[in-house]
Amino acid sequence: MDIIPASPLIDPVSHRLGYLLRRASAAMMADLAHTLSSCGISPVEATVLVVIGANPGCTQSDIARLLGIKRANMVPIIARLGAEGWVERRPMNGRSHALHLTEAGMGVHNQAELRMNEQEERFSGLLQGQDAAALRAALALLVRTPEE
Amino acid sequence: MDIIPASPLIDPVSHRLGYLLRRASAAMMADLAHTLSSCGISPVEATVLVVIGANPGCTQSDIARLLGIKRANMVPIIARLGAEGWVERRPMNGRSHALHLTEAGMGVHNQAELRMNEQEERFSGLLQGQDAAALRAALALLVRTPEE
DNA sequence: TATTGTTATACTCTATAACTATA
DNA sequence: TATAGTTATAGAGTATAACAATA
Repeated sequence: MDIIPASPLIDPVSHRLGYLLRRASAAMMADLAHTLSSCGISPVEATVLVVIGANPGCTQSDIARLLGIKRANMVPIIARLGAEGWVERRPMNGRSHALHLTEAGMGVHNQAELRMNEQEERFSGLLQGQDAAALRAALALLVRTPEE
Repeated sequence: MDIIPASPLIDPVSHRLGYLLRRASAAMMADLAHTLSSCGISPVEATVLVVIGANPGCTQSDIARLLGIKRANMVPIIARLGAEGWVERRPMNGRSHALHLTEAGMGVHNQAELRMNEQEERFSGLLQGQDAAALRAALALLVRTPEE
């Protein structure tokens, strides 16, 4: 049950839900960053590409709300996706832009999605006897948090 | 299943394990930070207090290995716990120090542990019909990641 | 030689406040 | 008045490299 079995210390925290969530999330995010690095894209950028791919014409504020990212922090993300030629910004009504994937953007999108699927399967394979669907359902319940 | 039901967007990511882990971890950590703020302590500091409480005489390098924190990043954490008078550093062998909780440190430790237990129960209560023990077991499997 | 503790530093992520221009 | 996009900035958290003292 201890996360670091070789440690000479008693581990009084690895049974805690918050601690386990943090460590598991960090492990999977670090793995995903490495998995996606050959695509030249970060986990957040890949996620934004996937959202635009599923919602052609959405705005960056739409994406911010969906992903829980502050509006201000979307700016450098969209700027980079635009600079790479992966995302096109079409003026909508003067104050917002409709976002669309370019041809190159679709290519990166598809590559990134492939690797994300591969990673998902790899991590699901670690769940010896555990139900991956039940894990996802439980996590989704925790996201609806009494904060904000 | 969508995390933000009010969004006009199709949500193509909230079924992904990595995404759910990240959102759930962020939600619980933000809640914990708020829960512990009345103790004047951060989640990481509280975790370190708990580790020292369970392992009197351990070194900060021991704690770093257990919690997956870099040695260099332990310095300001231990410095703050020492400056508050919660942790005492007793010279061991010239290059390392044995860490112990002071009386005041035990008080903060107990308060923080109470609130962490309360938070744990509150979040476990969100798991409608889900098995909290199974969730923890599944998360622990994910922490052992093929990286590094 | 390897380890502990430390300094300095840099990079990412996140958060706020304020501004503009548009609706 | 509210929203979209932006700028600037500040604070965490995390990473590396290097060094001194010690084992």
